[in-house]
Order: sequence, then C-alpha cells, then structure tokens
Amino acid sequence: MGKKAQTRTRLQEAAVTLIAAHGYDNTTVDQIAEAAGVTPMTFFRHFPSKAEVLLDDPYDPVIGDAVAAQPKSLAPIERVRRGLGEAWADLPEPDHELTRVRVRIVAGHPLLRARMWENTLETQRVIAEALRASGVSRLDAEIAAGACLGALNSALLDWGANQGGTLGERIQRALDMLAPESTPLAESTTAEGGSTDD
Amino acid sequence: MGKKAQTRTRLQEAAVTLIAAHGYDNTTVDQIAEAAGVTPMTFFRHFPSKAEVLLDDPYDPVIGDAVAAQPKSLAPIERVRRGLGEAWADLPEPDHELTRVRVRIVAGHPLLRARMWENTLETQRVIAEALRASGVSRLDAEIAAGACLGALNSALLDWGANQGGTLGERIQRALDMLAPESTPLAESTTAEGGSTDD
DNA sequence: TTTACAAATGTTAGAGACTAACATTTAACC
DNA sequence: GGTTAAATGTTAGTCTCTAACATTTGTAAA
Repeated sequence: MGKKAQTRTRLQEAAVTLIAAHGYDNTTVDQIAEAAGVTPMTFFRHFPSKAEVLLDDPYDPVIGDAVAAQPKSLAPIERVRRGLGEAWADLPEPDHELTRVRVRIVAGHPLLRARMWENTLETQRVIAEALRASGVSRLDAEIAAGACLGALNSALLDWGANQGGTLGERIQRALDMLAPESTPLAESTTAEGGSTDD
Repeated sequence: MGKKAQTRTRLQEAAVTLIAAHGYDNTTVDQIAEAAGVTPMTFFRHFPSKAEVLLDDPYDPVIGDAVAAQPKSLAPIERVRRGLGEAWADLPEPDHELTRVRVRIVAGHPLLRARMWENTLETQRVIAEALRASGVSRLDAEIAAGACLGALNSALLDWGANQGGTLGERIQRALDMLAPESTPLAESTTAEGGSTDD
C-alpha cells in the first residue's frame, strides 16, 4: 500500500518540476511519466487527467464541519464566512515553496484555473449541504457558499499571480471584506481624487 | 462578410441540438460539423475548442460601465452589487428556451462548468479594473468582484440545474443576499447558547 | 521456500480533440 | 468577367485519454 503513494508523489514532483521549467503546454504526460520512471498509462491510473496532477485539495470535510458548527441565528453568508475563517485557522499555513509554485502555475493557465474552479464547486457543494441541513433553501445556500468561495479564490489567485505577502493575509482580507459591517476599512478605500497605484 | 457568421450560427445550433439529444461526451466535433454541412477543421476555425461553441457571453462591457458608475463612497462589494443589478436591468431577460437548454447543458457537465468559470473570470477582471480606476487596491477589487460573481454564478447554475422560477428571480435573490443589511431572514429565534465570535 | 493472491504496472491499439501547412473554393468588389 | 481576399477543404500529424489484456512485484499463508 506504500508503493502507490510513492509513485504518485514522484509523478507530482516530476510534473511540478518539468512544468515550472517548460510550461504546462510544453510538457507532455509522456515526459512526466518518463521523469518519474513510469509508463504514461500509469500516470492516468494515478490522475484522471494531466491537470489533476497539480490540483490536490483534501480540505473539504474540515470546511463543511466548521460551517455546520456556526450558530443558526446568523445569516447564511455570515455562517459561511465564520466557518471558513475557523477552518483556515485549523489548517497549517502552507509555507512550502512547492505550494506557491503550484498555485502560480495554476493561476497562470486558463485550463488549470478552470479545473480549479471545479474543485471549488465541490467545496461549495459541501458548504451548501451544511447550510441546508439547518433549513436554508438550496438556492440561498449555493449563493452564500458561492459568494464566499468566490472571494477566497480571488485572494488565492492573486497570491499566486503577484508577489508579496502571505496567503494567510489575503485570506483574512477576503473574509474581512465579506463581513456585514465592512464599510470602514483603513488604508485603501475613501480615495476619490488621484488613482493610488501599487 | 455575412457567410462566416452564418456558418457560426449553424454550428452553434447543430451543437446545441445534438448535445441536448445525446450528451456532450457522446457528441463529436465531426458530428457537429457534418450536421452543419462543414468540415471539422472549419469548426475549430470558428471556435477554439469544442466547449466554446456553447459559451457565448458578450455582456462584459455593460457590466464594467455599470460598476464604474457607482458612487465611490460605497464599499467595493456594494459597488459591484449595485452595478450588477443595474446592468441586469438593462439586459433583456433571456426567455428564449435556447438559453435555458444551453445553461442546462453547461450546468450538468464538469468540463463545461469549468470553462464557464473562465468566462466569469474575464468578467471579474473587467469589474476589478473598474474598481481599481478609483483607488481600490487590486486585491480588494478582485475579492469584491469574485464574491459577487460567485453568488451570481451560483444562482445561474441553480437555474440551469433545477426547475422552477425565472433566471431574473434568482439573480435578484443573489444580489439581495449580498446586501450589507441582510441579517433578518426567517427562523432567527434560536438562543445563542455558545455564542461564538471573533 | 514455495505457493497463492492481489496490487501495481506494462503493452497494444485506438478514439477523439486540436494544430500546421498547403490547396481550393467561394464571395465581394471593381 | 476578372481580381483579390476571405472562407473552407485536405492531409498529416501530435497529444490526451481509454479499453482490454498481459506481466511484474509485493505479501502472507502453506
């Protein structure tokens, strides 16, 4: 039971290395498989598509539980917002450079971004289910989950595409902006005259 | 200059008809091309991929202008929310059955949903640009746009996946839930036992 | 050790999406 | 009617991904 995971890891590492060096489109599955010392067929036994080797997201259950634990007196969006905040606090900050490289690759390629949204939709379903379990309509649950995850994913893509700051800071920013009383906010808003640049 | 658009339309109609009947995966580009009286190569001259024949979205400029027109004293999310509401009011309700068939097909297939998110990201960029033009930071702009479009797309997918109600009603619901004062909502009588807060 | 069984991988053949390069037809305009 | 450019056809090929079947490798009991 250990060899499968080992091959899987080797494939992921080979993929990230090759793709980071030559780009996603210029890297074939054959090359990745060969670099991992394995046959192309074996690649697809571990990952259903070439894109999937870069998209590994096992966080959904934690998030679902955290949302379900929020007090039902709150508005759906607020429950999702707090649930995501608590789930994030429980997860380890992925300071590994590998994660950032992966996110950067994904953020820079349309097809990969698209697949990532599909992962997000799975998370959305989990959250919506947690809300529905306490009487929220399906439409409202999907909207609330969609809004919060839309904000979160935007922060993630920005982290991947632009330098500076940690992922945690951006997640925090996204959650803050979703807060019901999010009018004040220090530095950036309230500018009307010149266009502040960054 | 009219023949190209004509062929394009024939390809779209043939695609929707065939795919609605036999499913996306069971319909090949060859079949679509043949039904449109054209060569497979010509298909790809009109649409960069098989998926794109179902995804036609020329609304972005209207939305960007509407967001840009909002008062700069409002919080970013609120500006996006109002801008989207006004843009929607200016657009014709797509009561055509064709639109619903297309949305239903897209909502029901992972690969198509994923491509749709990529379209949404384009809209997000337009909105974020409108916000940034008045001093909002890039991160804040992307988050605000991402949150609102996440809510909106959830409403759209729900409309495609489930019967009942018009698209306009669901859009309205999504925008309402994003409103700053959206606390009320039905069964809010429960006591706050272990009041969790930040 | 040997045998047995299952997990993991290899091999072959092929479908289908998509591209490049070049040839041909069709449309529009003078 | 002839000229030019847009639109389409043809051919050949690469790459992703799948199906069916064969082979190796790991592991545990006989």
